[in-house]
Amino acid sequence: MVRSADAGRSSSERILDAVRRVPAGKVVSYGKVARLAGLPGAARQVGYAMARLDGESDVPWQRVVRSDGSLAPRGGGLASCGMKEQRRLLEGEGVGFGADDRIDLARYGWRPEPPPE
DNA sequence: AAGTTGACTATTT
DNA sequence: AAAATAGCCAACT
Repeated sequence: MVRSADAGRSSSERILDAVRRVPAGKVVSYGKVARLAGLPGAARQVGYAMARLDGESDVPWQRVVRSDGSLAPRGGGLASCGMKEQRRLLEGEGVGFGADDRIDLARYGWRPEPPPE
């Protein structure tokens, strides 16, 4: 029988797949990714999936930011470790940061289906 | 096997 | 406005 393309895939893999859909120059919040992955409300799971990502993965984890447009400080000691890199990469894709180190979601927030104006 | 942790978000105080 | 609380689900110990 036909099964959805995600059948058999773990939720985490669906999350990664959703992040892969994010175009460069745009950012998406964890909750949004969770929703796209089919796990509404599981924003934490999205972050967890990113945390265990490998540098070899083709997943643009940097395009995933917090709901308020700020970057996510990796909870542990070497916090800013990946965070600074994240900002640099986003700026390299054309994403601008505000004076509060925040991204303007109204401008760079990616929409799965951007409605024509 | 059971309990704790965690790159989150939205609600309430 | 900022801080605390609850809800989420998988991985880790």
